[in-house]
Amino acid sequence: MATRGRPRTFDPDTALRRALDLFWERGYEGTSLNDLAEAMGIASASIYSYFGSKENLFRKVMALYGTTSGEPPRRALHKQPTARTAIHDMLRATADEITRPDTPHYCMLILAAPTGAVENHAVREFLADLRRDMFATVKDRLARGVTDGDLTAPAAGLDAIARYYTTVVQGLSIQARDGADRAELESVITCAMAAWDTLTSAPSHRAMISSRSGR
Amino acid sequence: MATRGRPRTFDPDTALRRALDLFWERGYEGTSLNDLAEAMGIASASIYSYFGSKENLFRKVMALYGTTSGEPPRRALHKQPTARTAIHDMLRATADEITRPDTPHYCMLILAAPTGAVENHAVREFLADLRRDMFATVKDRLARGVTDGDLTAPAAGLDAIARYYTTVVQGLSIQARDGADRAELESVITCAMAAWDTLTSAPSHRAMISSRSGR
DNA sequence: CTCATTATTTATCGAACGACCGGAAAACCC
DNA sequence: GGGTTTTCCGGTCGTTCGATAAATAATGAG
Repeated sequence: MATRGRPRTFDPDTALRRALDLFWERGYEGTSLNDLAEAMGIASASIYSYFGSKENLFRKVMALYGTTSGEPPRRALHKQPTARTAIHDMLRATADEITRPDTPHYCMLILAAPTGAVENHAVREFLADLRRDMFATVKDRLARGVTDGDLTAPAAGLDAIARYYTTVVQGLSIQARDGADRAELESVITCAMAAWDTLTSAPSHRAMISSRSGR
Repeated sequence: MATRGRPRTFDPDTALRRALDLFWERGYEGTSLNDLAEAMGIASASIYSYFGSKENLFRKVMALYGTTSGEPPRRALHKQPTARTAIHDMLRATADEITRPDTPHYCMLILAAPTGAVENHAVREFLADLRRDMFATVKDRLARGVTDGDLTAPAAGLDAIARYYTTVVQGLSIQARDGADRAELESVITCAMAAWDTLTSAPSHRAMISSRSGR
């Protein structure tokens, strides 16, 4: 290995975890380097020497977030046997994650940087890309349901259904942020799943794209 | 009237409108006083003398926002004759508003300040209160449908249904922010409305609040 | 031990932040 | 006119922003 030079005194993993907690609570722009340095237990200069920049630190934080808090919903999505139970369990896993007593009550991916100063456009697009991936993952799971035979929805409607449940996931974050508890989120999920049979059985979704005169 | 003293050289309404545009694009914390002063065409001291503070300016901006962009969805909600058409049209009016070519593609009420620095907690709660009002307005409209006779859902389920459609509204903002166009939002709305019959006809929503073991 | 290498701390950078003066400018009153 | 009131602009307050340079400390290599 040959670790020459002065050894690091801080543990990168725990430092990253502390940075995650702070970014999660305050968002990207709401978290300052001084805040981060204090929480991580190192000087801000050490953050730059190891993580490169504030933006780069945030990207690594999001990677950690994806493998921790993002894992239960993702696992539900491809461990459940049918498309229906996969979506349903994914929603419930999401609700579980955003109502944990020890973390902020919302999804960091969704609320850490939806808007902000012009100079942080790259960060916002980075998160937007991850959210679009989320939509694609949901859609892929629905497509798998079709090939598995447990879903009979027309291929043309998969896009709409995937976007619909992605929208619900994202809306749940606002609800939890504003104080909705786990039971209230569950009631939303129940309502959202009430559309499933109509969406997947009836082939009447040819008219999904309705032309609508401007108001 | 007796307007003593030096008359104002700027029009408060247009200045407020300019502030609205900037806050809308960059969010609360992402907009600086220098940015605002430049866009409003007045010095930052004039902002303080007339609007009080950055936070107070933002509150007045949100009031303007509510009476402009917030009006179409609100009007749809209580102009439509039935609860169903009211909800449906409210969703479409929302989609119209957040895909207008001349404004940012999201609802300012939802995304201007979901997270941020600790010192701006009051602003976030101010917006959260407005969002909770939004939920209450939807719920009231459903209750009106019950008294009008066009809605047969049990009173216990009104909370869940109102929260569900509020969640969809809020999710739509993220979708539009991430690039979904008007037609894609319409497909989400169609999916969301597909749950209506199931939610309002079947009285099986006694089990809406399901006890769920932690995972 | 000596020296090269790496990590960390301290100090600081220029710029921007929100906030707030002091005074000039422009209207009203009498 | 003079005196008063109000608005506006320029400037600047102390602080904090993200980022960096220099100096110190701690290790392995030779």
